[in-house]
Amino acid sequence: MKLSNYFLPTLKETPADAEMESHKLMLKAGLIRKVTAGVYDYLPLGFKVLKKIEEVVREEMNNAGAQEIKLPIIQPAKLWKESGRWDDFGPEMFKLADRKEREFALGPTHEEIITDLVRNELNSYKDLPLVLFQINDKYRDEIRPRHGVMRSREFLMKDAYSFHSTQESLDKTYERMYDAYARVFDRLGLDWVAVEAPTGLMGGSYSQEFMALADEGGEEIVVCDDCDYSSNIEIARYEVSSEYSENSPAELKEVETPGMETVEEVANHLGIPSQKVVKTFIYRTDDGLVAALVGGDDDIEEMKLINHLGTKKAEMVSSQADIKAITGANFGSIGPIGLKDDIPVYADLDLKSLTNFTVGANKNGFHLTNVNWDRDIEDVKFINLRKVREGDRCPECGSELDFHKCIEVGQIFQLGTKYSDSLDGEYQDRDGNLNPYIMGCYGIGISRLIPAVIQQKYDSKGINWTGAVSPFSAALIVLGSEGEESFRLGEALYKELKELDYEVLVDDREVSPGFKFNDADLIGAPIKIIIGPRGLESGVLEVESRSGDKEELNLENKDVKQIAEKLGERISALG
RNA sequence: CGGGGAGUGGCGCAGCCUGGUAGCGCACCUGCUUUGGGAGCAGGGGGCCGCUGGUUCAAAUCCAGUCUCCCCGACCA
Repeated sequence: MKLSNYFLPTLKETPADAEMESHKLMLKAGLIRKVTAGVYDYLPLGFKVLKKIEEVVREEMNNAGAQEIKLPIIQPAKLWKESGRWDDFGPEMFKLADRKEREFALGPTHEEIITDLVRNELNSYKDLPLVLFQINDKYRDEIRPRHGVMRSREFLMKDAYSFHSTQESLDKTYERMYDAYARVFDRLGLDWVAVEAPTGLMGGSYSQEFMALADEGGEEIVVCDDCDYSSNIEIARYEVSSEYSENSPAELKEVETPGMETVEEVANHLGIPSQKVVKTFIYRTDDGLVAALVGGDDDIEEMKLINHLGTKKAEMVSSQADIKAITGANFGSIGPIGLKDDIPVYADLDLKSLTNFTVGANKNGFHLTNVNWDRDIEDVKFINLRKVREGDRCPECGSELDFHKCIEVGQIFQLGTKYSDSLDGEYQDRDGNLNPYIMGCYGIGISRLIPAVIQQKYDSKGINWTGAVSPFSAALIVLGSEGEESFRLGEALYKELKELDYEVLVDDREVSPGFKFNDADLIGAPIKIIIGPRGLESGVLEVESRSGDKEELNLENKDVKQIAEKLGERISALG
């Protein structure tokens, strides 16, 4: 491609509304432009990268035995109402109506549509298993789009769905998909890990996320040093502690804690470790109120509460008036003992071994101390409830857990029969009985992979493409002016390299040399081949890698074809 | 939805407090010179100062409302 007529509007100044480095670079390097919040134009360079990633994903999906299809973006509300997700997705879905006021959604994902397709066509166990995939735009009315295409409202995703008659068959496909994902992310040159993940709105029994490590990423994971345990922090398990257990229960006492609202104040007042002041939170769920208890130094991980309850929502009761009405006290003094209305009590696993601890008395200005399970509080369910924190140990092997920030680039799910049940997706087995398909689904955020890749490898000069992502294998920087020997050679080499299947960008613009060098670095060209009058005088071309390694290529006694071949070798070696 | 910030040529910003003919840098156009890490000189084009209303002789500037965008949080395959 010749830069003189390539639409590549690079920016010298950083756009004011970008925060994350990958977002700034995508704007500066002319990959994308914003249309409105969460909606972007892909310019030629950005679109080229997108297609590169798409192609890697497509190849690996095909290799894994998945068949490509294309499903509609406009989807009838009927199917979403059948599955129950018309309401579950709620305001996250872009909804629209046709002229007859029939309701539709712009697909945020495609489980409903594909289950509908398959239920009409696959009736026998002989047709299973089947794996279908598509690469298509998805629409979600994100509550807050951010960081460019990292979290946008229109985005490109590869989604695959598998249908099975047995769990073993699902396990096998799930594993094959895992392997395919591993190859995709390796080929893209990502530094990634797979972790146990919450299933969220997709539902299902087991799920893993593929995370690209990045300090500015919005997700957090824990990874064990020694064994292969790793998890999204929202569902992470931990080795349960018994640090604060004592043998003999002491006498339950009500103590005055006037005006004290924080754990710290109460702990100091009573002269006890803050972890022994147990915090109580009241949550409003689909099935009514629950109390949730964690140690004084801990925080609740709401995702864990939601998972354990099997509820769709759990909202902390956060208004003083409501909490007073429920417990009879203000926030600083609420506790699990003597709650009205048979509010079920869930406590974090770490608390189980706790003895002689302190809780709010549900009476302003008072706490109960020397509280013990069973004797003072009955029917408590102990669950993994608290946030994992620095210093926590692996639930599998006891080694220390590492914490990492990262970007979610893919997720795979064992869905089970959630959608086949609600949408009546059934096949007939060998005995003639009808059974729901056992399903899996597998997503890769294609558009999000662009910032993910950039985020891992950029430097002060710009983007630094890795692996199979680079839109061009080299920048051919032609110095001097039109009509000179350097331009003639540049043109000829460009043609030869194209013959040899190298995608080269020729900078034949009428701008100063510095401009060309900086743009080549900004857009992340893996190597620069510099053809200038100065080099030609001494019979050489300069070849410089993105990292700054330079070498010279002697032109003596070589024709254009031979030079191009030599350059090709350098491109293959350095790129 | 809660908290914070911002809307002034394509981009980055100043001007607003203290009302009086809209400015700077980059980019763009023309010409000449220049050509190895974002060139120089000269000339030029482009803005309903987000929108609506109000105050005033006069509003980018003051007041009210509204819309949009960004950041933090809630939320999120």
